[in-house]
Amino acid sequence: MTLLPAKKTTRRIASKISHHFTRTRSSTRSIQKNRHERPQKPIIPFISHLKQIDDPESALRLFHEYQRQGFKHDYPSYAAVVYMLSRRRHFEALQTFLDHIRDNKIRCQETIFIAVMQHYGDCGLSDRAIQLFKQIPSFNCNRSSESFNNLLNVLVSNGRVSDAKDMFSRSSMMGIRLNSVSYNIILKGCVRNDEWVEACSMFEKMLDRKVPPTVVTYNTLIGFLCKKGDMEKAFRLLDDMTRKAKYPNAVTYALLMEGLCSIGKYDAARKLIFDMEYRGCKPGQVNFGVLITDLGKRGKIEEARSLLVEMKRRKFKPDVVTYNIFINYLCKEGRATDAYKFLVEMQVEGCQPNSATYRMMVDGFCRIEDFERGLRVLNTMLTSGHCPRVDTFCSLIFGLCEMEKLADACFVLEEMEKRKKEFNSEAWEALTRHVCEAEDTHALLLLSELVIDTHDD
DNA sequence: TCAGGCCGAC
Repeated sequence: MTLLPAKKTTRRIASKISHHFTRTRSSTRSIQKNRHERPQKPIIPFISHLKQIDDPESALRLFHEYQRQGFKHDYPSYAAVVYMLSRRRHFEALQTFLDHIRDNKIRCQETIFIAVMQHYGDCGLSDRAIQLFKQIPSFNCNRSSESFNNLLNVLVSNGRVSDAKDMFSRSSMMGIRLNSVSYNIILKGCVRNDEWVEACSMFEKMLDRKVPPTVVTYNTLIGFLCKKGDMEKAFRLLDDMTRKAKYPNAVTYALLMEGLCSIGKYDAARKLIFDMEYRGCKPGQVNFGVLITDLGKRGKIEEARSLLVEMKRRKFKPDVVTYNIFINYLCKEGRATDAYKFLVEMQVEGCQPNSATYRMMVDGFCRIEDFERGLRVLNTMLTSGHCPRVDTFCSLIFGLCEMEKLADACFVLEEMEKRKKEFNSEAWEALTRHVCEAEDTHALLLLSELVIDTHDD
């Protein structure tokens, strides 16, 4: 089952490559014929070709195939493959490819290492990020505070605050100059660990060392105080920053509004929208988002809805997150049909749903056992390039089986298999039981193939 | 690159 499509892909790649080479040869002839004409900007066939491929194995095959055909890969080619492998989280293949880059002495830019380090961090592989950071110079590339700060951020995001502080204190030995962002990340680590006193001393150090605090610095501190409900201190910091001409932005106000909502002062939070405008700070989506979230939490969807109307009236175009708040609360209340109206509305208004929108919507339909509509949303989700979670896949399969919609259940299974998602035992059981009961030959065949595939893995 | 309203993983 997995072999056949792979062969097809290879054939498609081969025919595209030969097509490309005939095109390149004819364009070379035309350049030679008209020497006085300015040569056209070279097309980047490999990269545009790579974009049409989703699986990393085929991407690597394509890379080497081009090379075999005499195509000389340059840095953008290498970078595109690195981005793809790290985005797809094929870290073993990525490591091999990076070794290949180093061995071939391809000069790299710092940005690709930053991207890879972030992906490592997102997958909890902070040690790999450290290792890569150490290796950057061996790629003939200079390390700046940008990659250093990214490493700090990976460590803090993975809960390794003390390692980040350690790294921070050894920055000069690595030839790195600390900047506001470095301090902000360490501040974030302190407040995450509830170390308020240390955060304050770090802030003092910043001032002593003439590293200027930014609005982000203040927001980190204000955010902490607001989460603790210490609104008095939070507003004092707001005054402090204004005095120092570090003007609060929409995020600053959003943090304060969130704090007020958390202590039950919704009206005061709402009033801040007017205050900020009065002080010359334009409210953003985030500010309305905070209010709508609070209303949603308290089940006041209708009031939230009128806030949305007010937003539109005041020419604030709601974004995807704003709509997602509605969809989230409606789905949780078992009102997936109403939530779906928001999905339609947002698209009518020219706002594209994201993965969160689809996830909530599919789960919402599954919750009210409307698996057919769930499947329809899943289809749209897949065609727009988003992927549901395993649990969502499973509850859809389970539900479709219960409804005796075996063909649909098989479709979902195949989509899962394509994305290398593994099903849970509940879905397995439901599927097996229904296939046996229905004596569906196609489903039985598919099932046995899937069992074989799973065992092969 | 760092702060921030939605999912949800970690």
